[in-house]
Amino acid sequence: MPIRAYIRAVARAATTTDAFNAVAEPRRRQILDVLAQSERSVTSLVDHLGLAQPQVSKHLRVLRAVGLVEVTEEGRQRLYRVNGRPLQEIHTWVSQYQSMWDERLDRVEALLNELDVSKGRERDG
Amino acid sequence: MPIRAYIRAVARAATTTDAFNAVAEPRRRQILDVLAQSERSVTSLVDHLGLAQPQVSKHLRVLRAVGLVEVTEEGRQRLYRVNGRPLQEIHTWVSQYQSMWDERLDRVEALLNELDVSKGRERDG
DNA sequence: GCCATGCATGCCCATAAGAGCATATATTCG
DNA sequence: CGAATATATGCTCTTATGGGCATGCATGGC
Repeated sequence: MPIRAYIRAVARAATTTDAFNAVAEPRRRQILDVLAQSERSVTSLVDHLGLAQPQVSKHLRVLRAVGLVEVTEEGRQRLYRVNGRPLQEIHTWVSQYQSMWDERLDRVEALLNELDVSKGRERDG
Repeated sequence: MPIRAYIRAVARAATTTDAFNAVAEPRRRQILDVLAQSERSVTSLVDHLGLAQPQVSKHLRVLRAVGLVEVTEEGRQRLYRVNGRPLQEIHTWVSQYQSMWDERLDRVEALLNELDVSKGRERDG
């Protein structure tokens, strides 16, 4: 009996796996950008984005799954707002490569060190 | 005749669409992390990562497609190296949300403004 | 109670994924 | 030339995606 039977074939990771996968979809980034300005109801998002309501709800579901948005029930509306924290993982990872395109980084970093503004920074390899 | 016939059904965007999609896959981030330390051949990557060679080649293909790695043919080897530039788009987008988790940002920003370091005075040197 | 409004779900479709495995295409060596 | 090494491709299989569209389920107004 091949163990294969138990192995769940994994295609691409689910969009709900983490922030990386969730924000790979441009519409979801767009939704976050809109919500970043102000809390909004689904309908308000629909009007603002010109997408179909079900699509918006589905995208919001994904964003909720990874913690990028939070909801408040307000009567029959649901007010969505952004929680940027899950993006920190992305930021941390990407920042490691920042020196590859931003030459000013070195100067800024030197400055930060000098002024001791960046307390918990670890530059480990 | 419905125009639908021409519409290409788009499921999830291709991994080769942009950096966002390309790095959503953890193995590809891993590959970039390894290559960030030093240029490497495919076989070297395979040994280092413990992945199957075809998989590695395929991931590299995706990374190449979005410009995140570059290749040099060296005999029968191909030496891959990272090009971080395509990550800038991600960094820019994510950074907009940075204040949502990093309180120190305000201080740093104020500092930069005050010292006028972020002006890029010597950028075109 | 009844209907409208606001959202969430369900279903269908076409597509592309990533892993495993086999194989094709160089290139170097004897 | 033939064998071995280094990579890239091809194929199968299973699965999740995102859009379109219909519908389910609350909540609020009258």
